[in-house]
Amino acid sequence: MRVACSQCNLRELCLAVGLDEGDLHKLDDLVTKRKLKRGQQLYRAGDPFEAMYAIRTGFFKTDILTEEGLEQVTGFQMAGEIIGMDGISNDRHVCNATALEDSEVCVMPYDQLEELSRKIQTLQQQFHKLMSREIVRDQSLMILLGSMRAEKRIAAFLLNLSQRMRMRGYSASEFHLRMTREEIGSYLGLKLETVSRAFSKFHDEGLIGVQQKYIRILNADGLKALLNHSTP
Amino acid sequence: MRVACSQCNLRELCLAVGLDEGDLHKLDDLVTKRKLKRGQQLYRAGDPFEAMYAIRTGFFKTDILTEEGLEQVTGFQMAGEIIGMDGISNDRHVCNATALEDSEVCVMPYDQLEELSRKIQTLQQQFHKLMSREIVRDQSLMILLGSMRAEKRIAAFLLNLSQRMRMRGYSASEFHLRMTREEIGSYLGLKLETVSRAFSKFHDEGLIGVQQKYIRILNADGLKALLNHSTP
DNA sequence: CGAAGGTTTGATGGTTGTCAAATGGTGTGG
DNA sequence: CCACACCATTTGACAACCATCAAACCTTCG
Repeated sequence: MRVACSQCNLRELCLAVGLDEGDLHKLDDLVTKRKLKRGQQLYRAGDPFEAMYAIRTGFFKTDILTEEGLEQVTGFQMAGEIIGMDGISNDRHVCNATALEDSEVCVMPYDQLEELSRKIQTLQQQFHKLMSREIVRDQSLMILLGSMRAEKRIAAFLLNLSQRMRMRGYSASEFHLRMTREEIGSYLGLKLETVSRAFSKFHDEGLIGVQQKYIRILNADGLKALLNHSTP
Repeated sequence: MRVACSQCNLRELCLAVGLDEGDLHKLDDLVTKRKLKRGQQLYRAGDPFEAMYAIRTGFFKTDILTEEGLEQVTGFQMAGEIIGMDGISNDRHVCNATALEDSEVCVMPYDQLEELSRKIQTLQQQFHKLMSREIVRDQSLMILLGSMRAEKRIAAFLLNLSQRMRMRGYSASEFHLRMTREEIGSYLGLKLETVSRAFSKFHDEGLIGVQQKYIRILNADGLKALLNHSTP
């Protein structure tokens, strides 16, 4: 299955940023598509690292099994985002990637990508920026986990999702959560009950509307205000 | 000031892994040295990103100022480790890097490094592995912050330091902490008092010896056992 | 030698985890 | 197409853990 980066409406979020026509076609040549049903895994921890994946449609989570056998979610990814970079360091993936809804990804074989990025400077730069962005993203999450209280974490989580929806042209004020309360909690270092309670509290305060997984942001400024509040 | 990667005893930890003689000299040509006194900053958040730095001697911390003006430590780095990769994504550094003791770094101008890594495949691969390792490292910290209790975090912190000391040929069982209790706490998402209490408790239990910043690991297996214990 | 900063230790309270039970949704197989 | 089972979510009561506030001690450095 072939797919054309040159035709893709997500190329501004993806590795293809800034490439000219000719280079786009070279990138096209190494990309194939793959479809996943909800619940299917794109790769598992321990799998040999062969490719990176650009999400075309759908929604993913990445997670790690801790020593004690507990699952910890390390990220939620949506269309236009790249996953799999964790595998480069040891030639094996360290986390699992699971589709949270029916999804489609572009498969980019890593050795070919490396080769092409030696030839195309713009691609090389974009690749490095993507990896660096992942580092910065992880560090923001560290700050969130290390210094924020439960409600702040959840407010930050909702605002982050909202902003990423907007960047993709979806509504920033209402959307379906693709993950469970437990997965949110795992991501934010909280228990599912705490997540549920915070949702209920925000609901009572008129900040958001909650109907199961359907969320409406009713007062974005109110949520942002929670972030600026000091520690209490 | 010139420095020879080909002569450096840390090259197996650094970007120079796997390079042959000729390539090592090309890397030499773009590297310069810089010395820092304790407390001096290598770069600050917001500074334009110009270079990555390999630590030759000394000890660093990286930190970020949160919205509320609180400092959050994102990492401690020692000889052989590379810092500055956070700056690639936006051409500006997002964190501060501060020497915690008198230190010396190799300055690697980024544009030259990028250029050279297009020519030397081994260098390119090593560079990517380093960035990926940083991503994986951040994710381990996320797990630690998201799912471990205070004592576990601190046990994990001590064991991690110990192991990195061993890898560098220093004693793994006794060393000086270069950072304060407050900095440890900030890194681990705890308050300094909690760090101090955990040290005291480990001390009372005969797991470690503590004299201010001088730490001895007396019972490494005992510390490791704390990590395997479930949530209690 | 004095001051400043780092560390230890104690007492107390707040936030979040734990356990438990009830409710609501979803999907499958009869 | 409905009934049932199963999973996700909500809510409450309680306990554990860690943060906070406070005071004393220790080290280091000017």
